[in-house]
Amino acid sequence: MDVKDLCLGALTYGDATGYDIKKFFESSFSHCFLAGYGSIYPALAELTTEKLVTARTVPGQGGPSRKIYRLTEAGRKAFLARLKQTMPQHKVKSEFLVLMHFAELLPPARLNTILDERLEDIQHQLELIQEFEARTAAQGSGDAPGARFVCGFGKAVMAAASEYILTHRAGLLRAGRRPHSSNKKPARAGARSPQATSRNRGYTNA
Amino acid sequence: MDVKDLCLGALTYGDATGYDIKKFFESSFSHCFLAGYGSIYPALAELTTEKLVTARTVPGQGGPSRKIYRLTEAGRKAFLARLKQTMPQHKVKSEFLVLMHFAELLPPARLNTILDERLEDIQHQLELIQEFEARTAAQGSGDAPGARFVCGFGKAVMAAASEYILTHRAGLLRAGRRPHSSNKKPARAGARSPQATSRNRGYTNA
DNA sequence: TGTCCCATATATCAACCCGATATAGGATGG
DNA sequence: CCATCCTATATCGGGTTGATATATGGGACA
Repeated sequence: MDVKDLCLGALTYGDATGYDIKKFFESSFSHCFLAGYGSIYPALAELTTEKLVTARTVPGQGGPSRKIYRLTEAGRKAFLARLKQTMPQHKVKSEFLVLMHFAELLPPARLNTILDERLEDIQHQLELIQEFEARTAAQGSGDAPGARFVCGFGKAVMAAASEYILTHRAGLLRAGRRPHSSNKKPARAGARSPQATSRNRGYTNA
Repeated sequence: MDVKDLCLGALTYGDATGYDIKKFFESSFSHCFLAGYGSIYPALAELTTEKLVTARTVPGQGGPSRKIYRLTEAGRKAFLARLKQTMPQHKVKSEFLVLMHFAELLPPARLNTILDERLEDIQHQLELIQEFEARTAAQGSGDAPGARFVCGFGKAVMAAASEYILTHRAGLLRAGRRPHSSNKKPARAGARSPQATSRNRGYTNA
């Protein structure tokens, strides 16, 4: 499941340019999947050589020329096959949570700023989802239970995140700044025997 | 905030090998940040040349030789500086949600399998967090409010995800398999004027 | 007792992704 | 009138992912 597959997926909704596809990702996947131009344009080029999409170039009246991509039948089949094969994963990569893990090392003011920004970002994402829901409802594009499920999922998760931050930020702040001193008891790696017989208790650093 | 910084962070808890560091990530960040050996070993090598960590090689009695890394004072300062500079981001990359978005294209049986696997995975992550909490509590490693916050965050978010799936899976399944037909009304990109004057309504494919 | 698998431990590599940057015309707005 | 933004394509360097190679000790099981 790479960006090529995502592009095929986007094109099941109709022909589009690379730019359109990015906008589509931003509008419906922003809270769970993002791809930049650096991935999309090469993906579309490869898909074209594989005959999974066709491209027609429209000379740009006012602006650069546009390349409009269309899914071929082979492309549609390839996409379906991928959907059936893929064992989907779900990954979170959060510098925010890493920073919070080391909250003790940060001045409370900065902690506050970071938490505020996270809350704002969540709010922004929620608005994006609501816009998407409103748009698809307005255009009466049949019922799209998949899209609705994903929107609901995003809202549920982000509401939980937001609430957690609001109810626990005080506790974090109170703890204040108490750095790990660099010279506490040095219970270091060398202290234990190499390839210790009893495993999995402390990962060297305890 | 790259893997180098993560390694510095891990080493604030004590000396460790690359292998230890990966285990540390898996034990405390598995639900929000992961790094593989392909990132960790190069990171440690670079940190060594930058004198932010030192490495001593312990010839392996039984097993390969181990390289035990230790944070230098410069390393500690560099880490603190990074924590203060970084504008932390929070990203989700979920093939699971992408698949769900196209749920209409999948047979219900497969949908069921995917949802079950997602639930299992969430359960597994929750157990990992609880193990981590139990271990840090048992070792009475002072109070680590940051770590506690992160654990709580993970539990709150995953509980919400789990509950959402349980309460909405029936709705998804009922919708059943009703593929986007490939020849509905062809409201295609070429149909609108290039660089349409009214922007942001439909992203070409409506 | 042999054998198979797992955990420890380091390292590398191709493929891929991310973010920034370049280019360029038209519209918008103070 | 100039700054800024939006449309639109494209590329590049640096970083990450996931798989693979190598080596050995310990435990499970027949």
